[in-house]
Amino acid sequence: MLDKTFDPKAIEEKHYQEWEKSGVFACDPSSDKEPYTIMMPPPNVTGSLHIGHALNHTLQDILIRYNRMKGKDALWQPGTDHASIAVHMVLEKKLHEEGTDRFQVGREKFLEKAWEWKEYSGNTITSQLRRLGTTPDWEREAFTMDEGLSKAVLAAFVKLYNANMIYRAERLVNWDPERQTVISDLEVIQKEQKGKMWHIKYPVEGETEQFITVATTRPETMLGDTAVAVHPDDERYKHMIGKSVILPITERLIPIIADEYSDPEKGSGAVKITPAHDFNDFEVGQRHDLQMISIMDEKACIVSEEFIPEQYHGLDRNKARNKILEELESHDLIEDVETIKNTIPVGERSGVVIEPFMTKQWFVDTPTLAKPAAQAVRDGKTRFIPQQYENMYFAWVDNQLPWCISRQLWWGHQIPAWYDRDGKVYVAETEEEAQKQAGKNVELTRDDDVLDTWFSSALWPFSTIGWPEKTPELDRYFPGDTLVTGFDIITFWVSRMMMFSMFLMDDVPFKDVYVHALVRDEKGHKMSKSKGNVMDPIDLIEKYGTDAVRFTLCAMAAQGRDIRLAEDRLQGYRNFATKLWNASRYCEMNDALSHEGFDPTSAKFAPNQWIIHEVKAATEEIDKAIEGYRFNEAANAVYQFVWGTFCDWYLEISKPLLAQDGEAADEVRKTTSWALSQILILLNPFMPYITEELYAGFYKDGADDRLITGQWPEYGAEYSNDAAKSEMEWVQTIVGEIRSVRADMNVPAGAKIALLVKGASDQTQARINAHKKVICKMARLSDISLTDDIPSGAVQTIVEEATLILPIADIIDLDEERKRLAKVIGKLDQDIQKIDAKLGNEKFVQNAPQEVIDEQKSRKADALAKRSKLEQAVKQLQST
RNA sequence: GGGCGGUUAGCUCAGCGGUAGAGCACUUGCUCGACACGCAAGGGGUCACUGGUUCAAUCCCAGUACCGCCCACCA
Repeated sequence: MLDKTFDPKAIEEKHYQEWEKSGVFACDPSSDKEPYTIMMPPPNVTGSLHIGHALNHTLQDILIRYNRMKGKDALWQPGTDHASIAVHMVLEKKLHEEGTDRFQVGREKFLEKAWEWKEYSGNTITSQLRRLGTTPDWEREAFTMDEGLSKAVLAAFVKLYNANMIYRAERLVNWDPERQTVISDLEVIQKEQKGKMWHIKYPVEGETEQFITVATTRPETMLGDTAVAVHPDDERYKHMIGKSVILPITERLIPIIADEYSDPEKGSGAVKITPAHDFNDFEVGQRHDLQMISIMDEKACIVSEEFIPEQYHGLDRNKARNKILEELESHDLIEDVETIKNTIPVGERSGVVIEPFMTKQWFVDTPTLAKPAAQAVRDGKTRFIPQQYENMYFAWVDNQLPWCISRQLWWGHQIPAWYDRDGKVYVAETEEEAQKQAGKNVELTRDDDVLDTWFSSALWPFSTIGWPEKTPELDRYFPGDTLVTGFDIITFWVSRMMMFSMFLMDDVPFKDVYVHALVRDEKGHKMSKSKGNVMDPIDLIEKYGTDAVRFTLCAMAAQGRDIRLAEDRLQGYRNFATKLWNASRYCEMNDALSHEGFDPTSAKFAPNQWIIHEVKAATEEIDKAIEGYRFNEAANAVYQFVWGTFCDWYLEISKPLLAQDGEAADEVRKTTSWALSQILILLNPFMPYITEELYAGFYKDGADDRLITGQWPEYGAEYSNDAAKSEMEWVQTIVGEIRSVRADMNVPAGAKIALLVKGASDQTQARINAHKKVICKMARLSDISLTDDIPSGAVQTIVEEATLILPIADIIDLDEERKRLAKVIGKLDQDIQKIDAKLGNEKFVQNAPQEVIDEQKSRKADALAKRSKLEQAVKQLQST
């Protein structure tokens, strides 16, 4: 006998271990089943499961379990990402605490520590994923720095390089002076802050007391100014174009040039140009062939070069700024200081202010690679669900700038490029190969840099299944079916997988990209540690059980809208699990757990035919919802069916039927058992633990018989029964009507009263006979009989053609009954009026489809009939 | 500045051309032998605003307001 409440903790671990041990998560490359593939977005090794992961993986697991049960050979490829810069952050912080840094420790030692850290923290997230009940093919778990995946990175790099899709160039890049590495455009976020704008006077050469004023938020960069630009049409400055100014402090002469970049509306209309320290200025510099002067080193300190006054040498950028301002002030060269709101570029992870910096770096020619990637989506080879996210994708891929992929870090894939003494570069997968290219006696040194983490992630859909080797897995599981991801990495990851896949595989990496919502807190705020509003999925699992957490996330995953997660939803779905548990308990107590040899399509009794029909209908609804990635609809459909249909009606109907013996009761037992078993199957992808536990307890037939390897049902037309459906819906209406009247009239809940029915059709009479027991039990009636007379002081209500009469004048307040009837009639009148307004409208009658008109007419007729009966009831009440 | 979403019951959210839905919360009544994490019956909404299209608009179109996000720019 089951306990009264369901205790998730008691069963979760047991089932998970059993599943995993038995190997049911594994794909089978040799099978002849249709493959179904999902590539898991690899979480960072340093990460721990947050609520967004929980959502992401729950949805993937539902898809995988569903398709596995549908008989497909499911591959859910798991793994983790080495998260180059994130790991650096962790380790560097540690080293800092130990009073050292990575440069003192050295590359080799640092990497040792990185691997240690990876071993230590790497399986935190995968063990947390196990708690979520996810079923990826753990045997195939990959890591982006595995041998195989590293090979793929080398192969991809060389292929791209040989096709000129990777090149090395000196460019202005985003530099993180604390991490001392370049980062990509995407890793830079713009942070708004209060800042100052200084208006600085630059003396014009050859003129006394003539100045041109430039406005800047970064005065320290003036050490590297190589021009002042004004707009060619700006009357204020036209006469100065071609002249020079004497750059204060360094005393260099720099030209005043005309360039449309200069906006007369902004600042003073004249802008200082520092090509080596500003992206826009860089462009201007290119146009005018200006000199580029780097004034900072990799730590963002002023370089010790001759052209810079000695007192600035080695100063960090902030100190340099202050000193420069002081010096300008002392020469009375600051015209004005404004307080403004501006944005500064900050490293996404490090939080450090990013410095535009001239260095030689490796780039991927993403503007070229993006074209086929964009086209593939335009051609519908890959579709985004919901479709609106294609806009975000296009906005990104259609406006690509070259992707800087080299990082001055150590943890990651070292770039497979070697240099000889003259700096000539040799790119190859191995040092031997590079040496071969260079010639025997040439001394080579390898590029120190590693690749951006996203480079290896971009290969994930094929590197994890063997590429560049031609493996059976690659052949079978590529391209994948569905990618499930959050919109925040469409740019970082999805677009890059598309680009690399189109180039290296000549095909899209997946057919569907399902983009799920962001999980926010109750108030709609993004969850973050600093706000302290994070909900830890593991805590929630502890509190409500995995099944409830999964079901909640699924039920709230409506397309295109953020999820605001409120805890009472979790409670509600925890209750749902308990409900299922107790329904099973009821089946157990009533010996309704076996349906061997039972053929649902040959059920004879209407309640059974009806619930069988409903099982089919619910299954189809769930199918349709999952296939369309409408997870919330799937969850609601199964919830509504289990609670609202099976528990609230079918099981209640079964009670009086099971109280008797014989053929009917026997069929009810078998149908109940069958329906419960189907429910467990339908619910399994959503709530794997409780369903597996119940199934194992009730239906298990041999060691291999589990839901996880069970068959998703498909029911033929013979499972449908519209006649039984309308018959049972009539029963529900009758019961509902009587219950409602009883409650309205304050009939004591325990009182059993008689029901008289007047004007019943043959069909109604037959239905009453067939379901008398059920109706009596559920509506708490002592008996139902037919009548032609209405006793005085009776309560009346109308169901279809029949009048239901409750002769209870002695226990109710007749005034109340009059009020009740008046209210019902009033509502009917309103309806009739509305319908009349429509039918009286000539245009409506002319233009509306006939079926709509007929519907209105029949509704009016029904309402009129009902009203006349109720008016009689009122009359009768008045005569008493 | 460009773009994309959202605005529906007290709360969290579905729905989407033909009489407004769910869960939670609320009210009332129930220990009806599965379940009080429950059962039953209720109350509660000019579907943000303004126009337009239509016989008919919560739903389609245009605009307004507020909220959120993405991208770009900021001397």
